[in-house]
Amino acid sequence: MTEARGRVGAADAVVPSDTSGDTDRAASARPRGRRRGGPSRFDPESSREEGKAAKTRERILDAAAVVLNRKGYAGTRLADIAELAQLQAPAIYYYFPSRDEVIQEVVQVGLRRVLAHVRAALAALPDGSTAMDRILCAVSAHLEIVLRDSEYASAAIRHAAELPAPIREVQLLDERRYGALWRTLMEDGVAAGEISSDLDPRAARMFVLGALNWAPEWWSEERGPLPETISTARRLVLRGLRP
Amino acid sequence: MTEARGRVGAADAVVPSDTSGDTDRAASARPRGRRRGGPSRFDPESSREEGKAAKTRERILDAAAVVLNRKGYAGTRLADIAELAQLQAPAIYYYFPSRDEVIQEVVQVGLRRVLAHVRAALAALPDGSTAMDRILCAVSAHLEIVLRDSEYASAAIRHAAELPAPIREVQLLDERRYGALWRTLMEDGVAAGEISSDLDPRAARMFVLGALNWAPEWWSEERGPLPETISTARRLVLRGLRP
DNA sequence: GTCTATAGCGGGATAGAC
DNA sequence: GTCTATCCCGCTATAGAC
Repeated sequence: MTEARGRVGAADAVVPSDTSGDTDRAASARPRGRRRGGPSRFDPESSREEGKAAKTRERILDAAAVVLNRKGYAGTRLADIAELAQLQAPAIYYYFPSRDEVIQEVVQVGLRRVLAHVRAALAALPDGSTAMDRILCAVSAHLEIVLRDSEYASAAIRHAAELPAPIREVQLLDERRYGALWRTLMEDGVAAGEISSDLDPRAARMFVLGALNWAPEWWSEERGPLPETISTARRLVLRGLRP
Repeated sequence: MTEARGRVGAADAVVPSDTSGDTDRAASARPRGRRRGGPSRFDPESSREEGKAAKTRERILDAAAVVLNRKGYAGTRLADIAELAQLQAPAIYYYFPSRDEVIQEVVQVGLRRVLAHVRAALAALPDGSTAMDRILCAVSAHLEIVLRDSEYASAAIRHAAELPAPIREVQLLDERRYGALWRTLMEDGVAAGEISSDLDPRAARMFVLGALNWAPEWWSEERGPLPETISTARRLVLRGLRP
C-alpha cells in the first residue's frame, strides 16, 4: 500500500480498456520460469491421449479458477486449490513454479476464452448482419462463457483489478484486445445510426459490460434458464442503445 | 474450502436478495464484543466537537474502505490500513477488537449509506411521480453514493460475496432490505405497464444493478463528469426497460 | 508423480512503555 | 492514545522419501 488515496491509476481497468493499441505478440507469456516436471510426452501406462499428468494439471487450474472466483486473489490458498483438485498442496509445485503462476495461467486462459468465444460467435454471423446484430451477438456470447462455460472467464474478469502488477501486466494486453473489440462494435453502431447519439459511448459500453460481468454474482441455472436470461439481456441492450 | 464445486449457495447473493422478509430490527449489530477504548465524551483539550479520538477512528474506517475496495477481503492488511490512516497497526486495536470488526463496520456503514441515500432521494420525489421516475431516481442515487460519496458503499457491495460467514450474516439483513426496495420499484413498474412484460423481472433488475455496481471499476471524474455518466445510465435504463 | 516433514516469513494480535 | 517489541499461527515453498 504505497499509492495514496484516490482511484486506481489506469482508467478502463479490468476488462475493457480504452487504449487502442492492439499489439500482436500473441503467445507472449505462459508460465515463465522453467517448468519443473511437466509430464513426459508419451504416457507409458495408458494408451490414451495426454496421460494423467496433463489431467492433473488441468484439475489444479480448474480448482484454482473456482477458488479465485470465490475468495479473490489474496484469498486463494494453495491448500484450498489442492483440496478441490484432490491432492496435497506441495504436489502443485510439480506442475507450477509458484502460486502466482497458477493464478496467472487461470486469468490468462480465462480472458482468452472470452475473446475466442466472442470472436467465434461474431465470425459465425451471416454476412448481412447489422451493427446491432453484432452487438447483441457479443452480449450473448459474453454471457455464455461467463455463466455457462468458464469459471476461468469470470475469475479473470471480476478479479482483474486485485491482481499484483506482474500478473496484471500480462493480462493487460488481452484486456486491451477485448476492450478494442467492444469499442469497435459500438463505434460501428453509432456510425450506422443504430445507437442513440445522446449516449456517452464509453459509458454506455461500460454499463453494458458491467451488467454482463456482474451476472455470475447472481445467476444460477435453477432461478432462470440461461437462454431466458440471455434473451432478457439482449432486449435490455437492444432497446437501451437504439435511438 | 469445504464446499464442493458449483455456485455459491444463496442465490441473489451480494446486493439484491430475493427474500422478501424486511425484518425491522434496525440498529441490530454494531461492532459486537466490548469496544475497548472509545474516546471519552468530553474532549478536555479542544473545545471542538467529538475530539480527535473519534476522528482517528474515522480515519481508520476510511482507510479500511479504500483498502477493501482495492484488495478485497483477504487482501486487506492492518498494516495497509494503518499506513493510509497514518498510524501504526497496533493502534487500530485501541478502537476495534479485531481486523474483522473493522471490516464489518465498513461494509455495514457502506450498505446503510446506500440504503439511506436511495431512500432519501425517493422520498424527495414529487407526489405525482411515475414508477419509472422512481426507478430512474434510484439509478441516479445509487450511482451517486457508489461513485461520488462513499468508498464504503462500493466496498460493501462489490466484495460482499468474499466476506466470511459471520460478517456476511449481519450484512444479509441490510442486503435484503435493499433488494426488497428494488424489487418493489420494478414490480410497481410492471404493474403500471411502464416496464416491458417480455423481460424476466429478476434478471432485468439484476442486470441494471450489475451495471451500476460495476461502475466504480471504470469510472473516474476526468474521463467523464458524473452528471453525464448518470444521464447515460438513466437513458439506458429508461429505454431498456420500457415496453 | 505424489506424499510427509519442515523451513521461513508475513501478518494478526497482545504486552507494556511512554 | 500511540508506539515498540514480541508471540504465534497460517501459508508458501523446499527437501527428500516412496
